[in-house]
Parts: sequence; structure tokens; C-alpha cells
Amino acid sequence: MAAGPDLRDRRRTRTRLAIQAEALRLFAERGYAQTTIDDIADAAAISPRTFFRYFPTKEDVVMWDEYDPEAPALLEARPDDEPVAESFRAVMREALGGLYRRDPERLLTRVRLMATVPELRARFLEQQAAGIELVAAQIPDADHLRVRVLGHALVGAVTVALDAWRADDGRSDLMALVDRAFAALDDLS
Amino acid sequence: MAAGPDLRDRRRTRTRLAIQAEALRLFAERGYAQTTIDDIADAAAISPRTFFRYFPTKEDVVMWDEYDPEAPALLEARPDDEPVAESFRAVMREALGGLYRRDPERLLTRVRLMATVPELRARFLEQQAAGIELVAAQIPDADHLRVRVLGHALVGAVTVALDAWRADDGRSDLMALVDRAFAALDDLS
Amino acid sequence: MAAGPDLRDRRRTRTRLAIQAEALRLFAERGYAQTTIDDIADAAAISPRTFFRYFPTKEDVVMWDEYDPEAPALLEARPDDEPVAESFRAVMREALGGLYRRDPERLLTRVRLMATVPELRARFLEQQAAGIELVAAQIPDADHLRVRVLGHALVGAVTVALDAWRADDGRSDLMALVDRAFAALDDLS
Amino acid sequence: MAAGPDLRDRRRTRTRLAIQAEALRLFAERGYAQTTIDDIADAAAISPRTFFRYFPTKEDVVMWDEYDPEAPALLEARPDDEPVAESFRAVMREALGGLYRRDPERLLTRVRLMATVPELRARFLEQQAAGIELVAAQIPDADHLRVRVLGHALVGAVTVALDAWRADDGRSDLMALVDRAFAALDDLS
DNA sequence: ACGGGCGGGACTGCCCGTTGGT
DNA sequence: ACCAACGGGCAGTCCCGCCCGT
Repeated sequence: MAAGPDLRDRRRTRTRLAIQAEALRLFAERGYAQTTIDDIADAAAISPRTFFRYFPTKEDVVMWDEYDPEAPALLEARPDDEPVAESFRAVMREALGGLYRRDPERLLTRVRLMATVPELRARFLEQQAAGIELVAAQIPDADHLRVRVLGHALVGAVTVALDAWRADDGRSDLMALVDRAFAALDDLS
Repeated sequence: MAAGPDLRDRRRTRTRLAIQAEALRLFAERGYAQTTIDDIADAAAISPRTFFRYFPTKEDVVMWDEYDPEAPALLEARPDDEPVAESFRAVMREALGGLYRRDPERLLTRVRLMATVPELRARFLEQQAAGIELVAAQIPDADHLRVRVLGHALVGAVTVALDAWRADDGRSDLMALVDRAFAALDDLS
Repeated sequence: MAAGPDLRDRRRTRTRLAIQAEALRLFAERGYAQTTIDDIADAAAISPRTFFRYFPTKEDVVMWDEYDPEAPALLEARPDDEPVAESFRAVMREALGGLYRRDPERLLTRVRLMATVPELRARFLEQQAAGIELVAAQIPDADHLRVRVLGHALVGAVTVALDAWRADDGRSDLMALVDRAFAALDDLS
Repeated sequence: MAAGPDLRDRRRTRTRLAIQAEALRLFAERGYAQTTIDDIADAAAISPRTFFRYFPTKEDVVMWDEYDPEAPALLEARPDDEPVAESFRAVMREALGGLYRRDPERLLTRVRLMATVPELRARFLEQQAAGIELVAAQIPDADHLRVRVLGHALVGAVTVALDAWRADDGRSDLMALVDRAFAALDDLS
């Protein structure tokens, strides 16, 4: 077929976004647990079977965002001589900032769900932890223990910032909160 | 009444321990996903329905330990003038140390499961985060953001220590690893 | 014990009324299916097990009313030479009228539930049918088929009246509706 | 596509019939309550999960018959100038007659269950009532109260006839009983 | 790539029987 | 006798996997 792989991917992304939009709407309206996959499929005019082709689980429809897979690339783009902690902070600011600027409402809805629904909160933290491993793996012959402790502290700061933003119903500036949280890390002792 | 609430509670705890023992055995033998609730119920000689009276979900049979509810009491027992971070470290050392000394094998099995099975890993992290909130709530008029960032960093350290211990198949000394992780935090900057 | 059977019965009736009151309140607030027996027991400050001592099933808490067992007595009290249909209408007017005057709100709530929740609607109709059998059994050497057809027509009329009353949110006069429904039966052909 | 919707429907109907046959056999052998869904699924060589795809509840396996959805069509087919009561009687005779001729044994088993098992009796009456509403809805600008009273009387007559037929163990002629019951209605006054 | 059919496992709610305590 | 807690059994729902046909 003529359609290149990029084009196909783009199409898939569009569909995913459409499904996610319907799902988030329903979740906000009547709650996560009260919304079944069938409901979502109906709203998105697809078959339940197809839902699972785009999202492996119900949870993933909340977790997923379209810039997720770009994080590793962002990390590689940082100068080699930058301290690890610095690269890390920069990447997180970029990724989060992108989502924030593009559609703060959607981000807030997702963050709300991740804060409220236990399974989603759990998945969120798990994803954060996975990010740490990803980074730790890229730093050869380092004190693994040290790098990971650092990583946890950093993603922990982001988590705290997101929670504060959500508790405020998204009225405050997310990026400012992130910066304040990072700063708190510096004078931890 | 003759059967005080303590007595009843103790009985329930014994039953819970018995069910957990069978479940952990089966999980180790054939894997978490490959073991059904019915299998566990059979092995523990109870009805599947009764399983859910003791553990709300299949995950909880791994998460639960009998000293879980004691953590808040431990925290209260610390001297008032001790710095938060210090109390925190002490409590975690005590709680973990208790489980470690009492039954290192069981702890290792549980940690292994929590590291391997995604849903359990997620639950583990979620539980850690809940602990932070619990602590943060006990510290009035503080910079909430700061306290939470600190909390995340501390439990992150414990997580890293447990991971290292497990990666080593429990051969190294868990408490030493915890101390090293805490130390790494101190010269984070 | 000194307490005569009447006294005990009275006590049981009071308890039943108290439980029913809490249950109806909860049903109205959050719906029948969304209210569990445990919820009702909590609200009524009894154990779930005790609930079942007073009401055999969850449905019965809606079905029951305190004058239920008096219907046969009312029927016996009618003059012997009165036509069956006439006795029947009189008894139904008396029984319904009693409930209506004593607590129209409660009656409306119950009727609403019986109209809305399929299982309750079914139970309601079943109860009606049981009434017919009760009557039919009291009329010896009659054409059973005829008596029963008559009975169904009569209770059908009451059902229709109750439905109309409920559809009107209890604003119209129930007894007038009952009379209109009975009248409709007379010129059925 | 090759498999038209009709074809699929037909297939589903065949499966439903097969499941129902096994279920009715088991119910007759050992009783309704004593037969579990698992028993039925085993007998029909399907999974319990699949049972619920064909029948929403255990009760429905008794209630359902393959000509159920055709009733509205039958009603529409009656001449417009026919009196309501007459159309009604004709449709009921047709529908019941069809089931009766096609498989009187099955009908008898079902009727027996509906008469004996309270939940099924209740469902039966509920279904009758739903039929009335369906008819009442088709008759515009009529005295709704009147139409419904009439409807109840008519379906009541059918109920009585079915009961008599069953009490007789299906030896008498069902259609004759139905006619007698309808006749009883005519000289009700 | 989409849809449908089917299976399986987790989990919940109703309801009942039993035991043990007042 | 009354009642509370405990345990068991079954119906029913939802998520999610697999296979097949288009």
C-alpha cells in the first residue's frame, strides 16, 4: 500500500485521541468504575473488540498520551556533559510543559482520575518508576543505588507538583509548582 | 463479653496468615497470574467467597502484613523534637526490620512478587505514597510541598534498597542496603 | 414470660416499621439496586443477619405493610349475601384507604418503587394474584374459572388506579381513581 | 457480508433453543432452584459466561420463547376498524396457539414452572403487564384508564386459562379453556 | 484493520445455615 | 430466646484474552 508507516501511525494516533476524548468525557460525567468498555465503545462508535486494539486495558485509555514515546529521544538530545539530574529535570519540564500548553483541561482531567481512582494512581506511580529505570539504564558504570535514589526523588517532586496543581483545580501555574518542588529537593537536608 | 475484640482480631489475623502462606506458596510455585482464587481457596480449605472476606482483592494477599496497622503508632512514639526526616527513617527501619527478622523468606517472596508482577509493583508504590500522605497529615503548619517531596525521596530510597536486596536474591543484608540508600540521599546535591 | 404474644407482635411490628422507614429513605435517596442490605442494617443500627429475621428478602421490605395480614379478616366481616364482586371491592377500598390515609407519602414511595424496579413490580403483581387465589378459595362450589377471571379484572383495576396515581405524583385523589377504575370495569363490554 | 443479520439471528435462536431445552429438562428433573447455571452450561456444552450472553438471567431461560418478538407485528396486522378488545383476543389466541401446536410439552413445562416457582410466576405476570402497556401505547387519544383496565381483564383471563390447563396436566384443550375464560369476561357484570 | 463469538477469571451482592455468646 | 459474627453457595457483571471470518 502507498500509505507509509508514518501516515498509518498518525491515523492510529487520531483514532486513539478520539477514543480517549469520549472515554474521558464519560469518566468525568459518571465516574471511572461506572463506565464500562462497552459504554466507551458505543460513544466512540467502535466495537468493544476494537477498543482493545488501541488500548491494551481500560486503564491505559487514561494513562496514554500522544507524546509518551518521545521522552527517550528528548533525553538523548541533551548535551553529554550535563549532569544527570539536570538533564532529567529539563526533560520532565519539556514533556509536561508540552501536554500542559496543548490541552490543560485534558491534562487536568487525566490527573484528577489518576489521583482519585486507586488503580490509576497505582499505574501512574508505576509509570514514573519505569521512567527511572529507563534513565538509570542509560547511565553506565555509575553507582546504581545512587542514581535510582536520585531518580525517585526527582519523579517524586513532579508527582507532588501535579497533586498540588490538581488540589488547586488547575488554577495555579503548573510549571511554577514543578519548579518549586525541584527547589525543595535542593535544600532537602 | 468473654471473647474480647482483641481475641477475635487475633483469630482473624491467624486465618489471614494461613491463607497468605498458602497463596505465597502457590504463587512461588506456578506464578501469580497462573494461580486462581479458587486454587488458593482450595489450598487453604476455605470457600472462594471467604477468601474475599479476608482479602478484598487477590493483590492484597501479597500486600498485607500483620504489622501494617502499627506504623502510625510507631511514628507517634518518636520524640517530638526529632526532625521529621529522622523520625521517618527510624520508623521505616523499625517496621522493615521487624518483617525482615521475623521471616526473611516470606519478605523475599513478597518483594519478588511486587517487583515482578506489574499490578503488584503498582500497588506497592501506591502504598508507599499513601504512607507519605499519612505522615504529611501529621505535620501541621509545614510547607506541604516540601514535606511531600521529602517523603517521596525517603520512600524512594527504601524502594531502591528493597530492589537491590531482591536483585541479590536476599543474600546481602537488607538493613545495610537501606542505610546506604538513605546515605545516598544525604549527598544528593 | 409476662409479655403476651400480642405485645411481642407489636414490638416486632414497630421494629419492622423502623427498618422499613430507613430502607425506604435510602431507596428514595440513591435507588433500590444501589442500596445494599448492609447499608440498610447500618442505617437501622442492626446486624445484617437481623434484617433477615424481620424481612425474608430485600424485596419484602418494600412489599410489607402492617395491615397486610388483616385482609382475610376484613373479607370475613362482609355480609354473607353480598355478591362476591361487591365484597371484594369493599375490602380493597378499605385496605388501600387505610394505608392511604395513614401515610400517603410512604404509600407513594412504595408504589413508586413497585412501578420502577422490575423485581418489585413483579412481586407486586404476584401478591395481587395471590390475593385472588385467597378469595377464590373462600367461594365454594362456584365456577372457578369465572371467579378467577373476575378476580383478575378487579385487582387489575386497582393496579391501574395505583399506576395513574403514581404517574400523577400522588396529587390526585387515590380513592377517586380506584372508583373510576372499578366503574370502567362495569361497562367493559 | 455473506452472513446476513437474519442468518445470524437464526443461528442465535437455534442456540437459545438448545440451551433452553437442556435447562427445561434439568428443571423438570431436579427442580428450578436445585439447578445451577453451571449445571445448565455443562449440559449445553457451553461456558457459564456464554449462558449469560443468550439469557440475561436464569429466569429468562424459562420466560423466553422464539415468537415473543412477533407479537407487535401480529397486532399491527389486524384490521384498523376492529374493536380493540377483539384485536387483542385474536392476537393472544394466535400467539398462544402457535406455541401450543408447535410443542405442547415444552409449553406445559414452562407453564408449570411459572406457576410453581414464585420468581417465575412474578416474571410471568410482569410480562403480561408489559404487554398491556405495549397495547395501550398503540391506542391514541383513548381513555387510558379504561384501556388498561380492559387489558388487565383480558390478560387475566389468559392467565386463568393457562392455570386451569396446567392444573389439568395439559389434558384438556388449551384453546377451549381460553375461549371459556374470554366468555366469562363478557358476562362479568 | 475490523467485528463477532466465546471463554475465563476477579469480584460483588443476596441469602441462608451454624455457632457461640448474652 | 435473641442476636452478632462467620462461613458458604449461587447469580450476575465486568475486564480482557483468543480465534475466526471479512
